[in-house]
Amino acid sequence: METLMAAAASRCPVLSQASAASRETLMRHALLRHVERGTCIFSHGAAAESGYILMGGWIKITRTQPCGAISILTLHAPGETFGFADSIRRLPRSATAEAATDCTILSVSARSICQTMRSDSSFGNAILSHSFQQNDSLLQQLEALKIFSGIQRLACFLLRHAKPGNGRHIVRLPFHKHLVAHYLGLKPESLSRSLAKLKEYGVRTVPDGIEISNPGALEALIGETSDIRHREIA
Amino acid sequence: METLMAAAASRCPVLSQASAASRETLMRHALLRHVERGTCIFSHGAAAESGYILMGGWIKITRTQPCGAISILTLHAPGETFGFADSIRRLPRSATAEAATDCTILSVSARSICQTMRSDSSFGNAILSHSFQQNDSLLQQLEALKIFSGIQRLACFLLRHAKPGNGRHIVRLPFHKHLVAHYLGLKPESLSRSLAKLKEYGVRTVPDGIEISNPGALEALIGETSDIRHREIA
DNA sequence: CGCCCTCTTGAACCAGTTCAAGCGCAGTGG
DNA sequence: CCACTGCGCTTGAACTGGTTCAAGAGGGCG
Repeated sequence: METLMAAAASRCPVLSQASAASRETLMRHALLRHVERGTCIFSHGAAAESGYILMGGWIKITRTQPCGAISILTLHAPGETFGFADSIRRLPRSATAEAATDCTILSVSARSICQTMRSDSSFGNAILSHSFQQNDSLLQQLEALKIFSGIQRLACFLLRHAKPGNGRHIVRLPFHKHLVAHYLGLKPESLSRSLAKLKEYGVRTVPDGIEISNPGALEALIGETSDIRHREIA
Repeated sequence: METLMAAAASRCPVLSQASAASRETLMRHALLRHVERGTCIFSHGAAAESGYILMGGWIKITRTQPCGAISILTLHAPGETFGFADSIRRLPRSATAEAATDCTILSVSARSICQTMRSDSSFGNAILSHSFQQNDSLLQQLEALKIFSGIQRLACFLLRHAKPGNGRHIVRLPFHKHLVAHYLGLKPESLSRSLAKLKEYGVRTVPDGIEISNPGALEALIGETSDIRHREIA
């Protein structure tokens, strides 16, 4: 158990920047949990009592409109953290977190986070730089939504998640395509069609995921934007 | 001049949370500038040497793809800050900042920001909470892009920027509609058409901006999302 | 006045949605 | 063992929101 915690600490970019002493403090009040797919970790509007570190699996962060429409804001991979901002500010949850796959998560109490931030300035810096990074990835998503078409966004997504595996690049999708579609701002049907179109670019659906035989082609696809008209805007 | 600086400090949510002493330090190396519309404050890839506090006017933050397509990531109103993240991290600029109108800006050297962060923990907290807020607004933008139509996004934008002026709500648009369109992820023509459609909802273009006679109607428009199908997703 | 620039309008077009049907597969129960 | 059912995914056809390209209206300015 203790070793697992240590492993957590070294994997997580936030924790790894904290001093050994503060890691110790944080871990004393941390809780390791396994949850299965679909489990709600916290929900929009609830009181924020913990920050979470994702050890395994994928988490989706969503928000639901009064009318019932759901938007998927972010997806988190192992090693990433989520739910820190709310708990540090002690505000109600600004969104809902749900396990997109079976997950292993480490929850750290808000109180110990705040305490550690006060006592260990390097931990504070880690939190800040983490927030900046989150910001960057949101900006990237925004950019993609504003100027790329659905197919281009899909190509981006595939390239970003591709792991080079013996020669070819493979994207493992441990969760439903539903989820990917919504994350990309598409309907499932459109995603399916987009994937079909990407066959010409060397993208094939294989048993254990999606295979990319020619990453260069995808990059070229992203590069060519139809919207050349607005090179210059006031 | 000094009084103007003081005014700056009290207006800006980041500075106002800093101690008097750190404000003093920051202001000693601050520089007040007036720039006219179209001036580039900093550009993507350049070294980040300052954070900026916007005293008057509007700033747009953009990013340009290799192919020449430009996306407008954020718009900043008076009182807001921009360019802090890059300068604190000492990374190259992650985007370009340009004056969308004539602007008055206060630039604070990266060095004095970092110095102050080290000496005054409440300033560090202010920066952190600022980053969190930025995060929130990006999430809101993302959400809007993923589930709202262009007209709904426009309605959101109008409501958010409406100032109640003697009975009726008025949105002052000091900059080109071009800019608003791109910010909303639309083409100028589409924005124009959307505005035309919003006439039925009590939105009129008046000499000094856009008038909203019935905010409730706009809220209702945002509330009704066609995409009810996906109330429940895995 | 004529020129430039912003914004609007119109008509054809395209990406993505909607609704509906069909496929393949796992789980269930006869 | 095979039919039955439910679910995720794909495919097809009609439709819609937004884009594209082109033309025109209005306003400020030399």
